Amino acid sequence: MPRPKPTQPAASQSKAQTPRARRTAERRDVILAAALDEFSAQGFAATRMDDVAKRAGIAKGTIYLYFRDKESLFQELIRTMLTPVVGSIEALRDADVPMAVLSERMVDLFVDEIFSTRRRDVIRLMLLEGRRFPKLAEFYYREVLSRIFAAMRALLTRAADRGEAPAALAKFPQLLAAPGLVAVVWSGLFDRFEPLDVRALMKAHLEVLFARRSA
Amino acid sequence: MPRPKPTQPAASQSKAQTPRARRTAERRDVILAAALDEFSAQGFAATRMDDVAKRAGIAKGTIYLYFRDKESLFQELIRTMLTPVVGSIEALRDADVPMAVLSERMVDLFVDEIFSTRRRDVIRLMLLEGRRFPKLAEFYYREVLSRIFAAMRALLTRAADRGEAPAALAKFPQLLAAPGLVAVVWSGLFDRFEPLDVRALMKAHLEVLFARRSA
Amino acid sequence: MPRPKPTQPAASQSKAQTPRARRTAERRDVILAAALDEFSAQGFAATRMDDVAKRAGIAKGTIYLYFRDKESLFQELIRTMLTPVVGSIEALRDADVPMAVLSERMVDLFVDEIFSTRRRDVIRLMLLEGRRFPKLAEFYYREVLSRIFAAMRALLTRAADRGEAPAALAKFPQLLAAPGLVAVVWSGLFDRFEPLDVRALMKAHLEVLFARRSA
Amino acid sequence: MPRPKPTQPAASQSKAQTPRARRTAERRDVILAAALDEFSAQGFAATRMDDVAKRAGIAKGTIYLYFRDKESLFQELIRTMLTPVVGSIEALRDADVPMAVLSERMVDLFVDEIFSTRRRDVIRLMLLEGRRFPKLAEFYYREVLSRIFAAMRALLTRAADRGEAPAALAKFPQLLAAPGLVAVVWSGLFDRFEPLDVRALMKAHLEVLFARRSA
DNA sequence: GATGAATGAGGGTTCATTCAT
DNA sequence: TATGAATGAACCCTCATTCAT
Repeated sequence: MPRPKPTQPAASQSKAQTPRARRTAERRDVILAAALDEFSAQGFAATRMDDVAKRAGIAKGTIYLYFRDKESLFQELIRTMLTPVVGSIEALRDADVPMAVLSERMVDLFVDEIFSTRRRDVIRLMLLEGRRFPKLAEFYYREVLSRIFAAMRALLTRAADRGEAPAALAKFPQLLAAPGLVAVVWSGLFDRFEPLDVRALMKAHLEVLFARRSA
Repeated sequence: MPRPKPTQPAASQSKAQTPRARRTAERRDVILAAALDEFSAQGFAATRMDDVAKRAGIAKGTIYLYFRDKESLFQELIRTMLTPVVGSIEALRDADVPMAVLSERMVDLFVDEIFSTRRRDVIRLMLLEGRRFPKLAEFYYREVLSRIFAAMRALLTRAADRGEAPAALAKFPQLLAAPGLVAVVWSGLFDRFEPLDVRALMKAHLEVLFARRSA
Repeated sequence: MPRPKPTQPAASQSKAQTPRARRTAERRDVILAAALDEFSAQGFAATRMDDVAKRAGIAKGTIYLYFRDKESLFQELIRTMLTPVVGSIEALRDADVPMAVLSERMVDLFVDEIFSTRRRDVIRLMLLEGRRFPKLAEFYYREVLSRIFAAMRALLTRAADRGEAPAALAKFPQLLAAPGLVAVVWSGLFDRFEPLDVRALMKAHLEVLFARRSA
Repeated sequence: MPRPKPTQPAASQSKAQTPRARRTAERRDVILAAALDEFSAQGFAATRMDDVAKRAGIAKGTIYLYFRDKESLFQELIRTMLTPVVGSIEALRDADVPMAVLSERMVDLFVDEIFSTRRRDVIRLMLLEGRRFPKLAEFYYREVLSRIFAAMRALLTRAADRGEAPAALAKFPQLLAAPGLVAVVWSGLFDRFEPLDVRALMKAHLEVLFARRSA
């Protein structure tokens, strides 16, 4: 499956590839990984294609065989890495367990599948650079956020009905996600001044949210 | 009273100035305002000094009479606009009122003095560019965040002692501030897809946090 | 005697001035002195009018009341300082003394009236920057060099006739002046590596030139 | 054999190069030649990289593939062109011939290998800009001048011992070189007013210096 | 006259992108 | 495909000169 024009995302995990296709997909991934490193460290504007190439161990021109331009590289990076998370969260919604258990799973999901992976950096990039990439913001909203929030709403509504969660949460699922955002941002900027125990933060948050209330 | 070296912030609100000094301070403010507009819209790297000048209605070279370089302009912009907030929050801490009242004041403070002002944009800028301006991040942490969090901790500890707040909050004041961060980020990226009623969000958050708990 | 247009050289030593005129002439001299310092240290292109002003202790704009522009300042500086030397050399020519005595006077003239004065710097400037100021080079050739060389030729012809000097010197008075040029250039560039005893150099030179020859 | 960092001089005359390397070396030389033209005509500060590029027939950015910056280009130009001369002069010293012959060779060496080549311009540049490039002046003194003077001293001491030269010359080799300096400076400034027969000048100079003396 | 804030053309340098090999 | 030399538009900053005070 040759890539005639280097534009749309390429699933690097497609099965049954020719050796050629596998090599191509691998290269692509190497470039994306290098791009993530550089974009994360420098931001979009300050990242030089030269540096991405160097980090990927290839020539500068080669990047342009895989991605149309710098912007395209950036956008595909975000797309490629963010889509998969949604499934896990929707799975959470479908599990029928008490809030106490769910809550724990949420923490694990966030910490293990996002915060301690490169996804954390991708999310930070998205949040911070998104403004200048409206298409990207839209994609992110449509394909990621709105689906995550829909799942959360379903889950929280059910919990509220059972008296396991305050009703306000179903209206503002952002409140559930807020500390995750804090963690992501904090880790980029302030960790060196004051490290943040993210798992404890998340736990504390969920405990407060889902504590049993009087009346 | 000439400004010998265009480096340190100039109090633009000093009283009893000579006409010359007033004009100078005004110019400075005009430039800062223009810079905020441009930096907010384009980010640091993508902003052109030319555009800042044009927006300020002055010649490009003039900026350099007031700020050493682009970076300096950027950093002073952040400093100038963020420092004043701290006082308001510390004032909150010193007011001895029940949590219900305090909670309302917090919402008002955030919405009226931050979210609906240019400060919202400055905070977003800070988050966006902080990584590449470690000095700035440090300044922000030291002069703003840590002081705000200290005030919050004091306030929340007192409240916890009175049973008006969960103890976890005093440990993680970030949890109190988290929806503010959400609001700032959301307003830049997703408002056009799904507007967010920030005041309602904040209120809901504080209600959940400070709801009376059973045992 | 007000200076209506700041163009032509102003004799700062004119007599019987009004106080106003004196002040004007003084200012002019201060500027010229400052200009000499800066041009000598940085060269024409790298010297900033700002620095000249600062060194002169006046405002930048003031320079333009006395000199049309930077180039004009430079050229008048050279003109003002070089013209006076010619007279001394022509006086040498008219003195009827044996070569041994003349030779000593030449050394003194060069060392005392040129090399150890600011004129050394002016000459260096002239030689080095002259290429880009053809008018100036012409002036210097016409008003200074050609007259000095004419005087030297006369003097050397007479000496040759008396057998006190080699005939070649009258043809190439440059040979007589050459070590002066060396001294001027050396003092700007290499003195810190290897100081040059200029008086000894000049003496040695003249001794070699005017040594008694065998047949 | 890629040029990893465009900093140190590249021997453009190395043999047995790959075609790529040859092309690279050629380009480098083309740029240096263009730079020499421009720097000679305008001086360092007034020369625009644009013009160097245009004269070299390449794009402006290309220069920066071969030289770190304008200053580096300038300095390497000087270094590249002046270093080779030293050898020739040291060779003179080692030739054991009578002063009359040596004297003629000196004239030829200066006229043919310096004065009528681009080196004349490089020396003029060195003199002109040396003050603002102390490193360059030091290099020139250490690598060129001091070695030339050492060779001259050896040669002149030997000649003096044989009675073929005045002893003063060994002490001040500058006296031997002085007319060379005159020629270089004169050719830039005054040739159009009064052409100078440089070969004749040099010959006359050496004749005077090495004439047989009485006593 | 004197000031120095303001101007804006000019130039060094960077870097995304292209293209000959 | 892969390379990396080459391109040239873009942008920050400087500084000679002007002009309102």
